[in-house]
Order: sequence, then C-alpha cells, then structure tokens
Amino acid sequence: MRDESFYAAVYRVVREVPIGQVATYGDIATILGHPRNARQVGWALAALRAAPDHTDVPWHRIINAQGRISHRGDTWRAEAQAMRLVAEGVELDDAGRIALAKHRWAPLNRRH
DNA sequence: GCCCTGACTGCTA
DNA sequence: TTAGCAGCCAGGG
Repeated sequence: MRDESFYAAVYRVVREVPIGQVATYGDIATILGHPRNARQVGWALAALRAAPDHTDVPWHRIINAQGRISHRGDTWRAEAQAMRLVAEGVELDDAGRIALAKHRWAPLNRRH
C-alpha cells in the first residue's frame, strides 16, 4: 500500500469493518503495519468528520482501546457516535462504554 | 527541512 | 476506574 497515502490506507481498512462491529485505532494501525501509529489513524478519521455525510467510511465504528469515545471537547459528538453504533446493534455496558470484547472486529481472515 | 500538533496507547500511582 | 506522563509517527505551516 505504498502507492496510497496513510489516509487512503486507513480509509480502506475502516471500510472493511462490518455493521455491528467496531475496531480500535490501534487495531487499524496494526493492520496497516504500524502498531504505534494509532494517533495518525485518529487523525485521518478527524479529516473525515469535516464532511461525515460525504464519505462512505464508517468512522463511527472506530473507538479507542478503552472502548470509549473520548473526544477532545466535543463530547456531544461522542454521544452521537455511540448512538449510531447502538443503532447498528452494538451494545454499551453499564459505564456507557462499547462492549469491545463482544463487538471487536477480528480481521484475522483478511490480508492484502 | 525544522517544529508543532494531534478522534491514541500502555504503564504506573 | 480514573488521572498523569512519555513515546511514536505523519501532515501542515
């Protein structure tokens, strides 16, 4: 995937996440071959939220390793994201976190 | 080419 | 479980 920018690579992987499942920034980074590049994954997704309705990338299915959606400032957006997930069948625990152990995407059968 | 920023992660307290 | 700290890497000015 050297012909694509890091952005494009991230978007490609995120699109592979099926409805009802979620993945962490670290997961995406690892799939791309950069286990410690989670920040850039989030950054690539941040570029999408400028026009969430003009992309086919399910950015709302990407959460942090704690199963939470802790944005910097826009907490309301985090809740909106959580609601989108719930609408797709993802469950939240009593603390309002995504049930990672239950819905975490396991792309073990895919390769590029 | 240098410096700063950032939707993160893992460890320790 | 939550809070603080340091490390990593790519893009933008």
